[in-house]
Formats: sequence, structure tokens, C-alpha cells
Amino acid sequence: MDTTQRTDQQRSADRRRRELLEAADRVVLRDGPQASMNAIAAEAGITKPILYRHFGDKGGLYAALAKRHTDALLDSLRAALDAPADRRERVEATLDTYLAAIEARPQVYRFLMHPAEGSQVGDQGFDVGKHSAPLLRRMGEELAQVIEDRLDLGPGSQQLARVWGHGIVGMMHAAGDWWLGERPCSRAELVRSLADLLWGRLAAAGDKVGGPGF
Amino acid sequence: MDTTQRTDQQRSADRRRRELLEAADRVVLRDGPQASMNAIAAEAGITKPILYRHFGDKGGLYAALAKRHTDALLDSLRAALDAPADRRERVEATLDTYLAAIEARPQVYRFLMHPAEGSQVGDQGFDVGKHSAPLLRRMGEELAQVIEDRLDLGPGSQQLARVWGHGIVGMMHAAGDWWLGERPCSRAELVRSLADLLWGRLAAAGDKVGGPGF
DNA sequence: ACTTGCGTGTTACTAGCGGTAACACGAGTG
DNA sequence: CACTCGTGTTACCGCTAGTAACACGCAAGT
Repeated sequence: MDTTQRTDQQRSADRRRRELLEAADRVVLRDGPQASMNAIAAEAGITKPILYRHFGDKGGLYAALAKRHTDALLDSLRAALDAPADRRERVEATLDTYLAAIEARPQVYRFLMHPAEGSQVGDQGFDVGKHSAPLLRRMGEELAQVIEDRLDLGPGSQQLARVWGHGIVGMMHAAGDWWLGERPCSRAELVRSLADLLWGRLAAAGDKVGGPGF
Repeated sequence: MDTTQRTDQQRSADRRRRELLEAADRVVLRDGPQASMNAIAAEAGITKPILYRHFGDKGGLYAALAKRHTDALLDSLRAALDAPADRRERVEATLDTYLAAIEARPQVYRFLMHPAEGSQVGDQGFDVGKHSAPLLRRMGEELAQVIEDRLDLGPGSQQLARVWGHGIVGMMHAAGDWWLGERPCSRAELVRSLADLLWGRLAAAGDKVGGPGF
């Protein structure tokens, strides 16, 4: 009841929670996102109700799990975005950081973005649809803030920055997802191609064959 | 055994299949993607095993359901992409077509892209993660083909076109998703902002405040 | 020392899901 | 009349998320 005791208990609970999260991480990374609560509990050496006491429901556990990876990724992206270099270099560094992250830990990435990847039957996997969006949204909003803070876009800059933030994040995400699956080129080439796209090479390219408006 | 009879039966089966798909469509659009096979069967006025005989499993039914909407969307996108106009106009028309589609039928869109949106408990919803990707991939590949066919990109054009195809589709998708949720601006403004981004306005913008490399 | 409370853990259960086996009716065919 | 074959059903399995109810241990209060 007194404060010190409460603190002790709280600490112990926090440690337990961390242990449970680490166990969940192992299972999810091994079995994919359709890992059952039973399996996670077993990995942690305890039984289901304890998991539910700590995380409420499966969504809660997933959210806690996702937050760890999400925060880590966002931290490294912020670092790349804040590096002292010119704009194109920073953009390329940020793209490369993101791609390096998903390349280094594809299981984590697939867990965050592609929930029911390995599922085939019952499929009560995590409903990541609900939770992967937040990651993309957070990245979009953060990028929008950076754009608005640092670029002079004239009137309507806030709205423009937000559109661009979400659009660029989506571009990075989709291209990265495709690249991770097919590996059609090196990471550096992908980064360069995307930066070229953002730098207007699409508009600047010439037409290939003659045609009316073409 | 004879051909006419087989044809009759096949026709009847196809009609039945269409009816079932329409019933499934109604249920999914009403109950969200976590609609149960039982509910779909009930809406169609039959029982589960018939559904399974027609579609194999839940994924099969979803795939058939998704294919209808996906094909329709891709058709209208192709039309916009092929319109006789200059490049920027075509890009804007395509973006606008996509956004108009998701704006007009947001339930369909959310079903295709955000599987477990309304789920809260058991959540054995469709695993759209597995099936939404194909839509984005198809759009990316088609766009890549168009880009490669019509633009003169110099050496490495095929790879560049594919990166751009998937990247642009991802940009459109993410921006559209965000826009559909928050409606921060009109559709036309969004289209214009995205086209501006593709036209290199990000690179062309000036810095806002003085700084070393900034 | 005895009881009271509380945190931690368990077993045993419910409700609902996807999916399937086994059976039943109806129509055309030898 | 028997025989198949398509269409439909009921009744079940195994699995899941999530929950009640009970049991141990340990510190505090009297």
C-alpha cells in the first residue's frame, strides 16, 4: 500500500511485461502473425489468462509489440532525416535507412505490414490492418512536419506538406514491399530510382514513340 | 455426358456462383470483412457446405469477390491512362479516377484494402493482407508497363519503370487512404498536389530557414 | 500466531469460427 | 426398377479468443 511497495510491484510487473513481450516477439517471428495466444503463453512459460491480464486482449498485445518496432524504426528514420547534408542526400539517406531496416529484419517488417502472410486455415491472425496503418500514418505525419518546417512551399504549404508526406511514405512503402519480394535490383539502385522519381525525372523524360499528345 | 447437358449444368452452376457472390457482396459490405461464412450462406439462403463446394475455402470466396471489384477498377484506370491528352493531364486523370472510385464506394475500398476494419473480438475476418497486395501489385505492374512502353528513360529503363510504377501506385494508395479518412481537402486539390510532387516540385522548392546544408 | 487481503498462477470452461464427413432428396438414364 | 449424380442438409471436429472460478504465497494488521 505504501509507496515503496507499490513501486516494487510496479517494477516487477513491468519486468514481467517486458519478458512477455520478448517471448511474444520470438513466437511471432517464428510462427508468423497467426501465432496463437496459447503458443505465446507457452513460450513465456505461463498460461493464457496472465497474458490477458497484462495486455487486455490480442489487439493490446499486438499493439504493444508493434509499438516497440515502430518506435525504433521511426527513431532511425528521424536520425537520417535530420542528418546535416543537402536535401537529396537526406532523402536518399532516409529511403536507404527504411529499406535497410526492412531488409535486415524482413520478418519484423512482414509482421508489421502483412499480418496474415503465412496463414492458411483458421486464420485468426493479428488484425494488423488496424495497426499497420498507424505506422504508415505516423511516418506520413512526421515527414509532413519535416517538409512543412523546412521547405518554403508558398500558400497552402501545410496541406501540401501533408499530402506529400503521406504520398512519399506510401511510395517508399510500396516500392520497398515490392523490392523485398522480388529483389530486382540493389538497394542503392532502388534508392536512386525513387529519388529520381521525386526529383521530377518522370516529367522530364521524353516520349518514346510519336503520337498525338504523346 | 453429352455436351448440351454439360453446358446446361455449367451454366446453372455459373449462375448460382454469381448469385452467391452477390449475396457475399451484400453481407461483406454490410457487416465488414469479418462477415462469417455462416452469415454469407444465410444471406444467400443456403448453408455453408454449398459455399465451400463453390469456392473451396474462405480465401477462394474472397479472391472471387475481390477479383470483380479489382478488375472493374483496373479497367477504368486503364481508360484514364490511355486517354488522348498530354502526360500531366493523363496522370491527373488517372489519379482522379482512382480517388473517385474509392470515394464513391468506400466500403468496397475498405474491404479490399483494410480487411479487419470493424472487427473487435474473434476477428476471423478475411486475410486481405494476402489479397490486397495483389491489387496494388497488379496496378504497379500495369503502370510500369505503360511507363516503359511510352517513356524514353535511357538505359535500365525497364527496371526504372517498374520501380516507378510500384512507387507511384503506393503514393496514390497511401495518399488516397489518408485523404479518405480525413478529407483534408477536395479531390481536385489532392490530385494537383500529388501531380506537383511527381513533377519535381519537392526538389524545386526553396529552403525555409537558413542553415548549413539546408 | 492467526487472519485478511492481494498479486500471481492455474484449470476448466464458453461461444464462435472455418471446414468437413455423412446422409437425404429429386431428376434423368440404362 | 435400380443407378448415378447434382444439390442440399444436419451434425460434427478442431481450433481459436476470451473468461470465470478456484488455489498458492507472501506481506501487513491485530
